[in-house]
Amino acid sequence: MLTMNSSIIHENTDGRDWRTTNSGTTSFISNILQFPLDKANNSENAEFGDPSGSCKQSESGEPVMDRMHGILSTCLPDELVVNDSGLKKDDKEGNCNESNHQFSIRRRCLVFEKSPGFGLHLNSLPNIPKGQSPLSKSTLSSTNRGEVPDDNKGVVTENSYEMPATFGGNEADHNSPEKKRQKFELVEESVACKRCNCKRSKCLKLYCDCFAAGLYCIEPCSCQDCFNKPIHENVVLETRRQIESRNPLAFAPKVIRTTNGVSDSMGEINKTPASARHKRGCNCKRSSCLKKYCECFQAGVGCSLSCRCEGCKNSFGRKEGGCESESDGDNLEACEKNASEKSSHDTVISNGQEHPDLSVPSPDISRLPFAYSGKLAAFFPHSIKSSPQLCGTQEQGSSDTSSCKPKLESNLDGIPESGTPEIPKHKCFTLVSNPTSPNCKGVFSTPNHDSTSSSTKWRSRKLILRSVPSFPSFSPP
DNA sequence: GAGTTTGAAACT
DNA sequence: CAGTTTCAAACTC
Repeated sequence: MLTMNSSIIHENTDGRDWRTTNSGTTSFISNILQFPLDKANNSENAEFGDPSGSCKQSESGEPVMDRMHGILSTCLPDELVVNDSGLKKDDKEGNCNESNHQFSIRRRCLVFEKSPGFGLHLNSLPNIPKGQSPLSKSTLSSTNRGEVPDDNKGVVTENSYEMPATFGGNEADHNSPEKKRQKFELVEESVACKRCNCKRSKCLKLYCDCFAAGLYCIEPCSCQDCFNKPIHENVVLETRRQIESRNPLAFAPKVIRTTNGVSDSMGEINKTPASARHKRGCNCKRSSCLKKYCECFQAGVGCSLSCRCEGCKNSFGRKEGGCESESDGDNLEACEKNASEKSSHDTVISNGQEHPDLSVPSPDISRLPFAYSGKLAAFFPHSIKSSPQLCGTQEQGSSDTSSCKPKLESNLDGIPESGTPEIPKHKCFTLVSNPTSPNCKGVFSTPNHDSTSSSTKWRSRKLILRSVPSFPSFSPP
């Protein structure tokens, strides 16, 4: 996801197709992330080890590294902010703020070379601190400013990246540029950072959300003895290799979307808006798949036959049946609660099915499949509903609102329709204007934060889809 | 904020 | 592959 987003952004920014510089055969990481490394090799010192470099101080006098650190803290999306012009020109010409900023952002991601499964995923996003929706605002605003949206959150379909779903929501609100802007900002902000709290894993295991997401830990993290930092890059990479040696897909997206909205390949009744499913399935015993302990639930996807859960009541879709058909009080309650609390979950977007406008040259699914997702979804409690992205295509003509409204929509009624969605303060917001925020170093700086026309946004989305790299198919053989 | 619960990840 | 342990997030109080 990230990969593609990066590409998108790039194109969106420069008007060029990033892919033109990529073979398209390499993973996102190798393409995007590797680049930073390669380039970084030359500037590595300058960035991490050479404090003597120019542009060390920000306007506020804060050491650039600190500031960079904050920037790095942002999620992949930021990282993906790839701008050739920035790299080629800025680095040379001393546009420190810009180039460093972008570079730093990229560095924020771990460079996971050619991992079979691909590299970063925000699966992570798993945690993106709660609130991040896949492509949420970040998709729009980020793309607008040439940054890559945070994919983690999103779910990638076999042949495309899925946009966040818009759950419910007043059409009028969605159509209101101002409201859309506000919502997007919120989402983007929430996507900005993800904080872990690891104490014993050194942030070098998948227990660590940052590590699992392919991100370096940053200040907002409360981890202890953290090795998941650029200065320990070698350790991080080595650890990752080890993990991947055990499980090549360890860093692959956990949630994938199936193209069939009615029933997925697993055969279960699919109640999930975009037919997304957890790749491996959960193994819940006591949570009934109604709490975030459940990865499926957390990702906002229904359980599938691949799940080994017991007493599944996943409000997004149970192995057998879904909450909609349930009159069960507990289940309904769970649905509502879930929907209102976090359902922002996966913002799953479909690749043209729900949004024909977004249709992208659809590659052979059997060859390009890959789903990218992440817990991110769980962090965008409001993104779904507040984000107009899902229905973005509608803005361009489609009037079929129902098509972009997940069945869970009804469960989202509790979410404020107008105004800025409430997002827990503890959740890290992007500091668009204040990168040095104490709580959230991750900055989603948005130089050109103007809310461009929806057409531009969607154009970006198309680019994203097109840019989706080939990932191993998670689809069942 | 501390303690408990939970299930994924890691280990054996 | 199954059972157990470790871990950190989610949750409860």
